[in-house]
Amino acid sequence: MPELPEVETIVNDLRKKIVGRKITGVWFDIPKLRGKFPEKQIKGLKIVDVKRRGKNILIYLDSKILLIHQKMTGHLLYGKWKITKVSIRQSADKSFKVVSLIKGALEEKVNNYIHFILYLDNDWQVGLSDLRKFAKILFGGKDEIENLADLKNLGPEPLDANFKFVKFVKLIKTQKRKIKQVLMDQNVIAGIGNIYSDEILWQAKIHPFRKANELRVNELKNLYIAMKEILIKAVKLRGTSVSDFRDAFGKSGGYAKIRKVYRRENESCPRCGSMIKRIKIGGRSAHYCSQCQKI
DNA sequence: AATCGTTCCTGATAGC
DNA sequence: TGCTATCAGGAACGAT
Repeated sequence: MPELPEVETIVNDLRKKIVGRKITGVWFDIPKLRGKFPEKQIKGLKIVDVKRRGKNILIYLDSKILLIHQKMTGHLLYGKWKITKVSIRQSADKSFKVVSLIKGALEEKVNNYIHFILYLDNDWQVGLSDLRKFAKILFGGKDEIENLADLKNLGPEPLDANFKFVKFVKLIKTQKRKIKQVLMDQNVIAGIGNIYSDEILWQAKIHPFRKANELRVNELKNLYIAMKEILIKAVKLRGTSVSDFRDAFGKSGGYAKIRKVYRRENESCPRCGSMIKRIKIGGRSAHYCSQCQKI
């Protein structure tokens, strides 16, 4: 599941490849998106920049913006695909497709999960692969997109140099929920999800169930430092590929190898040797060391 | 107002 | 072996 480091990796890779390119066409097969990508408006637009905000990818096109949130299994890729088969189910607008990768830097030969393609003027494409179809893609005017709640309500960027400890404390201290949930709340701090919240809490030695407003100052300090350190390290390692994250060229990230607790249930804690546990918080799983992270 | 549960989707896995 | 049931999970939305 792409979080800040994964999205940062994709955005940086993609920027180098597509800025300055013109869009020559658009294709998608998700029925609920019908009418959302008027080719007349998109065709001919020039890609000006690619940015990240939280877990959102923003592709700036002249005065328009394409916003992509990859959610769980979305991969935004730079490659070349050829649509080899498209069949229509009888339920009118429920289309079914098979897309084949024909060439490119990707390892896969066939990708059956491409649901959206931007065609570029250099014969390459930007494709969104998404097994579970949770990903969100929006196209609209610059002002319109920038004013959406998706972006406007987001909390500060954790790696922003202006996001100082004092501000961090202010945000966390006003929350009565469990710290794990607070860290994952995009409107408190943007970009942290299940993987990095677990890793951050482990490094800071804080139990995921602790109430945010009850954390002591030294704990908050540890949490703040862990947040910055872990995210910076993960960006350097090009993200975590525990299940299926891939960068813009289909390659895995390196953070999974050095992760301490996420999806390491029943393994031993790298710090104290105790067994790593897994608990549920509102449908999400949290991984932690019961010895290092006391309630 | 804050918090909880449900929904979206499909491959992997557990259980019989 | 082969089938079915359950699970994973970001964020919007509805319900309490």
